[in-house]
Amino acid sequence: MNRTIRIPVPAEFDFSVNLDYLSRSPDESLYRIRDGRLFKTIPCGSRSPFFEVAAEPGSLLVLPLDDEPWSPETEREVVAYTRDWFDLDNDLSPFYELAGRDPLLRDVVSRLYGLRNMGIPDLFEALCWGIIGQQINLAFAYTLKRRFVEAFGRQVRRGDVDCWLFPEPRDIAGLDVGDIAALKMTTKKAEYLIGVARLIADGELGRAVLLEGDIRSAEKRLVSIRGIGPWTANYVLMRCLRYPSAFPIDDVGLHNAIKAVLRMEQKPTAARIKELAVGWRGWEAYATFYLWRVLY
DNA sequence: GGCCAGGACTATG
DNA sequence: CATAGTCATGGC
Repeated sequence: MNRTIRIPVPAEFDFSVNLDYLSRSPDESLYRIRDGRLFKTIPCGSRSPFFEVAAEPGSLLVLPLDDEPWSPETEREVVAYTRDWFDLDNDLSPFYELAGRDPLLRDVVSRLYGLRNMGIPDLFEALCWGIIGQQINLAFAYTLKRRFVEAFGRQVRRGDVDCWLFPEPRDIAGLDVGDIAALKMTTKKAEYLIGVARLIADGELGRAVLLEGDIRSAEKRLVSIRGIGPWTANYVLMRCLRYPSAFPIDDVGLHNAIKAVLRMEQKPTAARIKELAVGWRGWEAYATFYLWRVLY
């Protein structure tokens, strides 16, 4: 019988605030939230362990929902995924210290204390989500992601709960552009998705390789890929590769969040944003993630 | 009904 | 290097 796994969490952690973030779209199908309970499955070899993530003071709990026992390997992978998903290995105290002195961040951070930069541990998923989200509103982006996942991914059910597994690169690499454009994405995005899938499926791109150097070399590599510009590269550096200094500075959502917090008439210029972000050095990703929550 | 959205590519000066 | 046009659909 599978046991409950207990993962210690840092002091700067509030499960309910993170759950609120995860609840932001009804079109999310890669995990489910039912009656305040979080359900998830991940690919693990040929298996797809299904589990609930819950919380008690000082810990996250992983509750396996499979009848067959998890191997030690499966247990390790699920725990590693959950740690990464909730960004538990980052010490946020320096961020909170600087944010408390920052007029733009102070109120947001105190209101969302304990929010982590919820990650997208899978590189292909992170890249696809970035590409899909380019230049469209977030609600539509979720619609497109759902269509993409439910067209090419795999559904896993346990009892009355289901989750979808994100499509594997090999599932996408062989598609025709029209197969994806039929979901009402632009032809270019369909090309980009297939291109990225091929790179990963062929072993020319992977998370481990990107993490070999520093953030600059990873950014350079990502931007060299067709369809990945500075915004998408930094989005992936932030949500997948976990660099707290990644900064999607071109992000329209960030611009609108700054505009709202400072009650500006118009969106801030690039120069103004750079000024405002001087004090965030090293924590730009967290500043951005918190500011996003002002709007979404 | 019009503006804009968690951009990137391409062509042009 | 900087700017403008293009993609294309949907949310609000």
